[in-house]
Amino acid sequence: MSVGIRHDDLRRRNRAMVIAAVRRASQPSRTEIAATTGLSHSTISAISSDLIGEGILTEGKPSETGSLKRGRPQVGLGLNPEAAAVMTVVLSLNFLSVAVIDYAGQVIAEEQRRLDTLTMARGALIGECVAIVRRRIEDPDLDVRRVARIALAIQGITDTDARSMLWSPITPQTDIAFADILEAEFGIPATTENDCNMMAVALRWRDPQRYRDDFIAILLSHGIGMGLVLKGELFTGTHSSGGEFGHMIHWPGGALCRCGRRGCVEAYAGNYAIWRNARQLGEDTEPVDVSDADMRTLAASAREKDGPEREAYRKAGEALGYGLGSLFALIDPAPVAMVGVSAAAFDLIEPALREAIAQTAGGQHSESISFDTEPNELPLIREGCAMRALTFVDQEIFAPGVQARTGTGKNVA
Amino acid sequence: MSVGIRHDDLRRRNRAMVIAAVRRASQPSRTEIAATTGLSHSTISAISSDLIGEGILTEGKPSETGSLKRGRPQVGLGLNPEAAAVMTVVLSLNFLSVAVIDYAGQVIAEEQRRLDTLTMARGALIGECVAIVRRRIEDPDLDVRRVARIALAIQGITDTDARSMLWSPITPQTDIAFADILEAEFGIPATTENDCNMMAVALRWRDPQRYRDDFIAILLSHGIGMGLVLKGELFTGTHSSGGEFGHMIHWPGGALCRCGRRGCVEAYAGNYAIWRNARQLGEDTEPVDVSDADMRTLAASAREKDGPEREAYRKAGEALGYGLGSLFALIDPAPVAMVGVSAAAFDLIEPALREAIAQTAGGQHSESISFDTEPNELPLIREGCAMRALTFVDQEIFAPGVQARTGTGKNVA
DNA sequence: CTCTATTTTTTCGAGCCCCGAAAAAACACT
DNA sequence: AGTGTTTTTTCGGGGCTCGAAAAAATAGAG
Repeated sequence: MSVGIRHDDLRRRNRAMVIAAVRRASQPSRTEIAATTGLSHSTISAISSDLIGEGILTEGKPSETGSLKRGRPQVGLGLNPEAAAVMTVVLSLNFLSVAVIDYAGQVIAEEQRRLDTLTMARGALIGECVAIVRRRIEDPDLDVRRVARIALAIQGITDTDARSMLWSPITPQTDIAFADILEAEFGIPATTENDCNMMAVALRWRDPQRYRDDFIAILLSHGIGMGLVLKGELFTGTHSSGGEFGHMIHWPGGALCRCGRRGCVEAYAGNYAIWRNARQLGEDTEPVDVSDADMRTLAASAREKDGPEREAYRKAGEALGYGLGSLFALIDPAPVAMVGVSAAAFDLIEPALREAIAQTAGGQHSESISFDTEPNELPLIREGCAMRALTFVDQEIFAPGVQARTGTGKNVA
Repeated sequence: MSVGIRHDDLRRRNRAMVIAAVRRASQPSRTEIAATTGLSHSTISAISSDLIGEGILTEGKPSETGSLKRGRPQVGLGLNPEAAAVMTVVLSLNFLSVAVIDYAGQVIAEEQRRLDTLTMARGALIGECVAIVRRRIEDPDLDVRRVARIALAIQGITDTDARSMLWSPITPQTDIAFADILEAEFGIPATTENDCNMMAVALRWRDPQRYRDDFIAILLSHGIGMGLVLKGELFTGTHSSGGEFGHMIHWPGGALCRCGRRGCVEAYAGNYAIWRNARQLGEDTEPVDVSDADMRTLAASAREKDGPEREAYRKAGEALGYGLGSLFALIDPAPVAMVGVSAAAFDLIEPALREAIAQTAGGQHSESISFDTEPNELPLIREGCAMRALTFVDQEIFAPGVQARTGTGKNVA
């Protein structure tokens, strides 16, 4: 049950709040922080003085604030890049990428690697991940001061606690406890995150105007994934990362999905589904990998003339539209970001999608539902991981609670 | 943005916590409260002494605790029934029911009334609600000390803030701001809640063992409704009460739904849908009201022999199964309570439901998904309303914050 | 029947934390 | 150089929770 508030918690929470305010804004003054947090000037003064003393925050140069106002100029507070560092590991189909990021959010090192994830043995896959992390951590050229957190994102299903990958389309392996493995190997706290959830987290940091409290990020790629933020918090399932939009049922008993079942949204809107429809291979055709280049060619020919290619995108739009309609029945409409290679073909998808959504309960105000597209998912995923890891450091390392955490830590995106 | 914690908030929150602990447990001692809240004995002592002084809590008779242990006997704390009262108003098809409930949760007065909600004019409908509330409040026989809160539940869609009914199947009227109307009329804070959400709230109080952090309450009645609790909080949409499970799309372009669209789950599993399928009237037949008695007869004949009646329940099960499968894809499986008249026919529904759910992503562990049935929704709805109103009094009246509430008050079920 | 062990509850002083008001600091403008 | 303005720090006051010790209330032992 939820637990009472101890006296020490107070300072802890307010410290975390100040750090969060500094991370959100760029170089806010103490006065601005007081305004956004609602705390008094004296409190902010005390806390920020502590944080500066501990090397977590730094005072900006007074000149930087080009304010030509009268009075004592504000002095902006910033995150001390040297306070800590975090690592992101993004594992996607045939591709592994890591980055080291300083406390202020700047990438200070990275490394990428192709590998054949679909055929690799379990040990090899884990070994590659561990090895690439080790290379970055032990790199003597770089003063990787204190890597305080590792966030690994993977396409597929992870558990609610962000410890393990449960299932993934990029490998036949299941139940890999990446977080535990990395923690055991390096002694650094780690998490295993769902890629689409990280996309959502990143969108929220990139454009808090549009992606605020409620929005949806949908990955249109080989598979269909979703990251969902509701009421300002990342939505996860009761046991897993959840939000498996691609495996909502569009047509009972319909087309064959990569997951082995039938009629999933993905079986109409995933790359392989669009491909086999465009090539008129039949809905039972075994899913195959299609390269991004091939998808772009497909989109081009669909744009050129009417035919099976265009029809394939229409079907994808229909499936996505009915799926979104069902989703909207549950959560009400919200802004949508379409990410991934097929987001670049959204012009081909949108008409049928809107037509379908208009047939559903959520589509009452179909016009007001707005879509945004972003063809490149990888940078988003890495950015999300980075912010996730950094906010962990903000909260758990630099504002440590005396009290053992009983409640499920809020999924603040 | 989330706001800092003021010093005064501390006491407020801990007061609320103590009250909540007393409401949850039955006659807990100060020591027990200290244990569950994690606060020190001194703090609990101070707070409970305040609360007793203010007439919010009462000390139980020492004899009541039949403890034969050595040492000073614990003295149980209880809610003072006279501290306040709340009112519940449940508005369903052709039926209006109110109850007055004391602070300890006991019903102390009630009144019910049949009316023809489908044909009533807007003013008449509102007038009936106001009038029945006034009769209870002004009843001289009853010392309705201080009605501190009114909770009105209605079948249909309400807004996130629980102020207005946006749309309801029980009346052609839309956008009735019941909360504002009742507040203006009686000067008592009021809310407008979705009926299925209140069912979920009630289940959580009734059986916290089974209905704990994640579960689903589905109303199988004329329409199909859902109340959803995720991570211990009532799930609502971004703008409305959300969770319109009945209007997820089961079959694109399929059977005609009461909402005017096609293929909704409700168009296969609502009473009217089961009825028209059993009578082989065709899926485009205009939805008609079916009495509970008729539904029971229908279920009986479906049990008796195979035929269109049984097939109608099979179809209902299939639609519910695929719908739940899509829902589980998003939130992962969770315990389900089936409520309402067709829950009494769940034996006819379950086989097809399980078969369908096994075809979906959420159905991987179909056997482990457990269903419970409760044919009577009204008591549940009222109970939920009562608890909702009472916890409001607990938190907002008896533990008032100095601070203006900025955050959206958590939907603790 | 008294005394002791035990458990619950209250009391009291200490230590934090936040707040408001006033003072200090750091400029722009005259 | 002086004045007005805005930001930041300092200081005292009031509250809150906590731990330790005291007080209260009982069962069992002798």
